[in-house]
Amino acid sequence: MPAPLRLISSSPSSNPLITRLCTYAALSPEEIAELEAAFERRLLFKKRRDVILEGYESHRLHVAVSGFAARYKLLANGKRQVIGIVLPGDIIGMPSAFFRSSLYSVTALSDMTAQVVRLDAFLALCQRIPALAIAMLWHSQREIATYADHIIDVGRRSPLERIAHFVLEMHARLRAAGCAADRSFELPLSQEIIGDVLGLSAPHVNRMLHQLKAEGLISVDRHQITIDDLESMQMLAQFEPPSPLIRAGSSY
Amino acid sequence: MPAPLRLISSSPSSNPLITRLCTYAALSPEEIAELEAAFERRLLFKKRRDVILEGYESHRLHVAVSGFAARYKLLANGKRQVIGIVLPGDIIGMPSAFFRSSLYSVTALSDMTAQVVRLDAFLALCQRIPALAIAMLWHSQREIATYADHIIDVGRRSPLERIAHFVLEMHARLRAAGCAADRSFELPLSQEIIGDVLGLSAPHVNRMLHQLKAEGLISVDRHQITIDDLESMQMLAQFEPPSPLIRAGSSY
DNA sequence: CGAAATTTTGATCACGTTCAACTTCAGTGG
DNA sequence: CCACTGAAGTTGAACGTGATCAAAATTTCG
Repeated sequence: MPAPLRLISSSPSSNPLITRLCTYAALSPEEIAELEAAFERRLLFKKRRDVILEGYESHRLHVAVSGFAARYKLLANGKRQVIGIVLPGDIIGMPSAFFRSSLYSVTALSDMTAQVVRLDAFLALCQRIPALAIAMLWHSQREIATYADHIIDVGRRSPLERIAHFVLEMHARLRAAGCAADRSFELPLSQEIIGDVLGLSAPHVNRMLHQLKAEGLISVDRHQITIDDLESMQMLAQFEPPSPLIRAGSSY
Repeated sequence: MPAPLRLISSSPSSNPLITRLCTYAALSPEEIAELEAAFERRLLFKKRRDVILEGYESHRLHVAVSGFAARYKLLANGKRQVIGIVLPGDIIGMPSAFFRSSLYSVTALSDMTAQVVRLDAFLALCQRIPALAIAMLWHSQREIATYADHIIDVGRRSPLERIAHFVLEMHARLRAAGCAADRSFELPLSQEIIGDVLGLSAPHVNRMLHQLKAEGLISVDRHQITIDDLESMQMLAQFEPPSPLIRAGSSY
């Protein structure tokens, strides 16, 4: 079992969501303290445990602190589509917690820890701290952009391009979360899960992964991925590193 | 050319976004007035005109008032993926306006009108009116759920299911915007565009559309679509009508 | 060490793309 | 008002891709 991911750099908070929100809007130390206090407890989810089940009510926000999870939906024909991979700093119950019943399920792909806050308590805080509400709005925009890229991936990229794009996206997001090195990172996902992310069959994921290796673009050892030829990968995947958000209050 | 869509029901505002935000959080008449005043002018975009171009800066929010648009991205291989269809009440520059440069392009699919507000002015309002910020947060969650459904569509549904799901989704959203009748609505999209939404080729969209007609599920006249067998359509598409959002302040 | 999950490999085949031609429709200018 | 032009819809044939299924090899974990 992989060692749990940890934040590397020093941060304004031990809660990776708070760290991230601070990059979106200016939060005072008191506001940060108040926000930290709102989180109730830290939970541990074992690998393969469901964190959220579609159809059930759960009006809590779980913030992933370490580990991986997948947000997914099961279809009647037995197929499964993964909506997205949840990484440290991501909000697990987004968007499900905002709806009467959960829209999608979330399952832990590795052991993972999460911090929890009730949605109503969190929204009350947003009400009192405008900067928090605005930071969350920004956070949502990032999320939307991630989803949009996923649509492009699945809709119009070739299987090889999809895999390349997925690897680069995971790397970029993990790096932003302080959980990846310059050109290598740990990705404990089965090929079956990757297939369900990208709308491919597991055997085909296997083949495409081998092709990327054969062409010298990446190498894989255990679940440690190294990007050997970043430029070719970006070219192949048409990958654009995430554009910076405008900063609230900056002049533009 | 189709008559422009108009809101049918009486609304708290002539701006369909404001109408929608009022369903997400309680806004006082004064706050609504203030919000309305923030919008600068009303623009007309002719069919086939680009509203936003990928890569360019545009830190304004355009709210669609009438007409249709498509948010899309062009890939190097010449393919195009439509991220989503913009309907009245939708925010055109979302998420692009929040980034340094636009992530995607938006083009008008019919003549359309839009109201404009500068992002900084809008965010300043969010700062002063917490309920507005929270309403926008809720709006974002809906958007995320829409994107998620799109991922499922393209990733794991058969072409026939995709089309059926798309038709039902357009109907539901148009209906929520007051732009559709009980079981019929106008959808002025070419089959090529629908293909680019769903990751299919235009000829195949044509075939699947014919199959839906042949099986008596829908009928099409001009660009007027009628859902003849709602139940079978929902069964086929695994369509779930949008779950209600929790109301801010409601007990749960 | 044994059981379960995952990766790998191969063969077959259906599905949906591609490309091209033709038809129909809509919008425009003469 | 009609003729013209470009856009959109329709059809068919051929091809290639990626799914499917199954089995074996390998790894992981209890």
